[in-house]
Amino acid sequence: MPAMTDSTELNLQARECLIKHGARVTRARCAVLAMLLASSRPLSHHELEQQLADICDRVTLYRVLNWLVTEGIAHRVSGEDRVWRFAVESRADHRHAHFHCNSCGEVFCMNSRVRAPAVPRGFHLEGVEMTLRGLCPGCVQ
Amino acid sequence: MPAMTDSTELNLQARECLIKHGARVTRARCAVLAMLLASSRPLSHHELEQQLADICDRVTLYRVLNWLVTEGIAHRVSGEDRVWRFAVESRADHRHAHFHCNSCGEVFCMNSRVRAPAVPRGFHLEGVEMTLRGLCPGCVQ
DNA sequence: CCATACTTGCCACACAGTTGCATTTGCGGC
DNA sequence: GCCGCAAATGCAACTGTGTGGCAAGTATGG
Repeated sequence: MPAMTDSTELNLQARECLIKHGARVTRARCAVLAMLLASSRPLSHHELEQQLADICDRVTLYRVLNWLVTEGIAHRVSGEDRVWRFAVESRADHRHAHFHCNSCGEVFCMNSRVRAPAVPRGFHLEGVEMTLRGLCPGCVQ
Repeated sequence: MPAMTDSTELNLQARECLIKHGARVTRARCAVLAMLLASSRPLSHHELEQQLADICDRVTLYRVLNWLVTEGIAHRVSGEDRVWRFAVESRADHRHAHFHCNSCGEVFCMNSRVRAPAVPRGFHLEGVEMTLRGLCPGCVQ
């Protein structure tokens, strides 16, 4: 049995997801979605661009990513470094914390659910986002 | 008795703070620090620039702000809009949540303390940041 | 296979923040 | 009060991240 991370397998999964959303199946969308599905952590535009340089150009990548977010297929994490990172939505509950490594700069999804605190009178709370900072396993050594 | 927010009062407070840190007292630093002291919420570079246009230029403002952060006088909040906002450190415990208004885009400091959740084995946690999103009192109407 | 509407590629642009370097200025010592 | 020097500033040009316009290409229903 082939590994779950087999690229053909992921491409099929990506195609299926696109069709389910009634969207056109294009090379760029398949490649981006497959790459997100293959990753265990949110990927930055830059990381995706490196890998997909010969599949599509910079601007298309931005458009595909924004499209995935508006369709609810992926979600966006805004890091301290003013860079957006993207991860597939289904992987976990949207309301989870993100861990930002102070050394390598990477971002990881945490499993722990984030509970919203009380807000002062007058504020209308709609969502919560929690960012943890420190060192990732790779940088702790 | 004059109001606490009197600009001369704040300028003196700013000067005192700078001297305490063994730093040179310059027009730019006084003005920036006084403006941060006068504000109840974190201010963006843009907001500061508008007010201080005739005091110092854009680049100096960036340098002063970064200096305030490295000296531990101010701290930096990175919003969803990829803009850094600055607030004086002493105003509250560093570990508090920030409220980001989805309508006007402003950021407010919350009083509630943020408690760090458990992290998976291998991760070394150093800090926590929590961003709440929704509507601020002014935008709720 | 065709028509058409959706995608893509390329260009230039907008915005946030940084770097290099010459000029100015705060501050300690006289 | 004046001097000298290191620190701070102003200006111009640059980097990095993301967007908008428009013509060319392509996935999909018929």
